[in-house]
Amino acid sequence: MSTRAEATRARLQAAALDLFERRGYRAVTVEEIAATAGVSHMTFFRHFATKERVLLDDPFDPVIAEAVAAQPSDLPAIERVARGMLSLTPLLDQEPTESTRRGIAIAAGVPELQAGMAANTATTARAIVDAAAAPGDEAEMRMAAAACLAAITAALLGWAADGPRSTLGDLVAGAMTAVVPHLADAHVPAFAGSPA
Amino acid sequence: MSTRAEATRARLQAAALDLFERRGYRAVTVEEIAATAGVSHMTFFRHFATKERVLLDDPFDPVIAEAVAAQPSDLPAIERVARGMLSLTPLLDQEPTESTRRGIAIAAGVPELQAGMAANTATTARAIVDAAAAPGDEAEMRMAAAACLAAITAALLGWAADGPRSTLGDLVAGAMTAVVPHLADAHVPAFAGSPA
DNA sequence: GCCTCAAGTGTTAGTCACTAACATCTTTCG
DNA sequence: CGAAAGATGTTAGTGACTAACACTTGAGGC
Repeated sequence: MSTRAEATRARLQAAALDLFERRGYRAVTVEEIAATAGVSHMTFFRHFATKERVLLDDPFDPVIAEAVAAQPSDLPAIERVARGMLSLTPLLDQEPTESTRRGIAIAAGVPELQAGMAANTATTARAIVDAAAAPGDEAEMRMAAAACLAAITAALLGWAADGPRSTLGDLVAGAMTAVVPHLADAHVPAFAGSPA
Repeated sequence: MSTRAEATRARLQAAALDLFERRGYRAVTVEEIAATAGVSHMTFFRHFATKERVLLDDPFDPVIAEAVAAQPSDLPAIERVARGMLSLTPLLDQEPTESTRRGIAIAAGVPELQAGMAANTATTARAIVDAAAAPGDEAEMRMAAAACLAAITAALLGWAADGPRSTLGDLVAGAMTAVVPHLADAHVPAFAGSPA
């Protein structure tokens, strides 16, 4: 909880983002990032398990899982997931979009980082299954979650490359429409969330 | 083209699969794999760009892309992709399933390898877009392809873990039904392919 | 059979991500 | 203030991967 650790972590992330943009992900060593942030490489690895993780940090899983669980349980799994994502689009439009976008833009050019993004979605998919799958439907929910998240990831990569032509929310909505076309005509109420 | 290179490559794959099963992916070094196959580590890297790739080698992309392109072009992208996959299930049931399954079973327990599988699907998705997307619909096709392939990957990982309770074809069919539920009632003709 | 060229492979010496063990410093709190 | 707990530093590794260059083995022309 200490503030000091959080500050170090933030300095490392900022330094990494900066160096990656300037010289490319591969050309930057962990040593350099650590030095720029004024710490040793060991401190870097205490905050981030791998070089990738300094860029791909995503704390959204619990909200997503809740939003999916809140959908009507008589719908097919794929539709529950897609509607859950759609219900989050209003929230997404309030995000600190810029640094997120810089990170994704870097990842868009580096295969290993795209693989890392995909690995993130595996974690998210697990969270969705745990929170929203009916007993016996885990397999279907797992596939549905993987499908929707992959579509969103694909959309994100295009978004970062093309520049911010649309908001994050619109992007996610577009991805869900690509997976479940008839959702284009549906009205999905915004997710309110539960009091923390 | 030379037979010698192919033999070395095959020996490396066999040695790797064997060692991975016995002692775990992480505990096996490239040096060991190379030594077991009777070559140096440099030869290993000439045949496989990374340690992962000795396990995750998949030459199916062109067939998949063709099968999707063969679907009626007035359908939504997601449905063209799903039907394309379904049309391949008869072919899949004739595959040398066993070594494939061993590889996936190993990958199922190693996060980095799952990320590698996801990276493979990115390549496949590109092939699908190139072969089957109508001009202007690239984005939608990219998301649809990512979604379907992710569902299949999720299914494969479960398959390898649970043991071969069903055939590869049934597995893919189940994944496509999870993504596009109404396809359960559709008849999709088998893909014939084009003469090589 | 011999020569040649090219493909396949080996050797060596490096870089860098990542880990383990232990020492040191800083903050917190009694 | 003093001590425990948390954050960071130092050092010495391992192992994936690369670059440069030398060597071997095989197929085709003479």
